[in-house]
Amino acid sequence: MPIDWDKLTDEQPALAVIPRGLRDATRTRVFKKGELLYRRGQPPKVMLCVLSGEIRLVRFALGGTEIVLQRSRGGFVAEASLDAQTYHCDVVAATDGCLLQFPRATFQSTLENDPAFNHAWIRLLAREVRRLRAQSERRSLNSAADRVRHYIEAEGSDGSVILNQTRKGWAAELGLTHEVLYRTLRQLRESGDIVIEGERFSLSVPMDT
Amino acid sequence: MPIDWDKLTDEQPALAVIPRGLRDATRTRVFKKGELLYRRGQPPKVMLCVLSGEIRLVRFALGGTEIVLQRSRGGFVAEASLDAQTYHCDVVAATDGCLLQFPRATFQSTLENDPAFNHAWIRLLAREVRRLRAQSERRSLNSAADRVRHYIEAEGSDGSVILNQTRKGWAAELGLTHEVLYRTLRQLRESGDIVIEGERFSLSVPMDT
DNA sequence: CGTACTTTTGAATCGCATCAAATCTGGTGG
DNA sequence: CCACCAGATTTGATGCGATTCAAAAGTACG
Repeated sequence: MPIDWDKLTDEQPALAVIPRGLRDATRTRVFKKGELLYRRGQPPKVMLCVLSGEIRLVRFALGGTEIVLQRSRGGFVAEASLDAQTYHCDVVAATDGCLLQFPRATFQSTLENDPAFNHAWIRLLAREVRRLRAQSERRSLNSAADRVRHYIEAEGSDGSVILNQTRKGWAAELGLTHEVLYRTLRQLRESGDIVIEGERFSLSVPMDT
Repeated sequence: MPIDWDKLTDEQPALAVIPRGLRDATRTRVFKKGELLYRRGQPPKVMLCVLSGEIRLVRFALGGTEIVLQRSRGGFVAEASLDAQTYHCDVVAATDGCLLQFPRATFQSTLENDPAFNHAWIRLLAREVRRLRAQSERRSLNSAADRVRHYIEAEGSDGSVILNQTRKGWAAELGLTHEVLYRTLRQLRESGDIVIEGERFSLSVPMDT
């Protein structure tokens, strides 16, 4: 069954940058919770983009402790595998879901021969770096309220952000338990520090008189 | 005074990828603690790479609260500014230091015309994404011991890492206070979970018999 | 209508941050 | 060479806030 790219680019705007030739070489792969998708040490033959569900890049330390290097609930994964000789970790499915597999060689040659795609890919990576740096900075804040404020300021614009996920999901992204997020939101709302209108969260100007 | 690139690439390996033509167009800028280096809203004319000291990308929320989007103590900064129309935040110096300024236009044209540099830049960004994802994942762990173990496994190889910074600096990178890191290291050492030999930290295999 | 999941609140606990202080270290200048 | 100083390292005591466990009400979906 051919891939419906029009529909995909709606859900996953990052995919809009993929040019025709590369699209035609792309395959989907559905996965079941717990499935081991790729194994450490194997040469990476494909580039991944998660469409639904959650996958994790993990390493098992001596003794069997699982170390999660990355979890993805959407978007490209393991961008560095484009140049790696082998996978540096295992890829496992945390839920049922579906992903895209771009043949590595095709991806690389498209990157070399399609200037527009090349540029778009660099921009995509740069944006991801920025997003991750901000997220990392945010997680270094130890107060739940500070993280919420930081999120609104950093991920939104003009001190206001529209949330397009559940609050439980937001809590996970903030590195908080959902209970604490709910409590914090209530306190921030009651103290007048933020205004909540549906899915819109705004930092309010403090009364300075 | 010309820039000593040989010396720089020793300290900052990322700079090795910069080709001749771009190097010649690069200028250094020294800065003092507290200095405002670039202002939000200005069109970015240069690409930055911190050589020494610390700079921060910050936004000021309504009411004057400072939101740190990124702090850099070495390496490229604000990679996304290559494509941005304007800076999305202020750049301020947190300490005295020094940075490199690559003219944006030259950087961009070199990226377009020098395939080797193009490829190296993509690899650099991809690696940074991987590093940041791992760091982000690590900071979502709430236990100090887990973060230490995660760091050793993720940033080292074969369950062993050599630290090339002070422990105080390491604590900051882990998102912990230095006091907690010292305490945690002692506990992990005394319980036999890790082995410390100078600057080498190793996860030890649990006695399973 | 029932089931699964999200949202919301409560109470108890644990661990990190904080404040304080002592020792150790490397580097500077007398 | 030694005195001195700034910063790193190390340990202690205390309090706060996030986690955790528990439970109820709301909501979307088949």
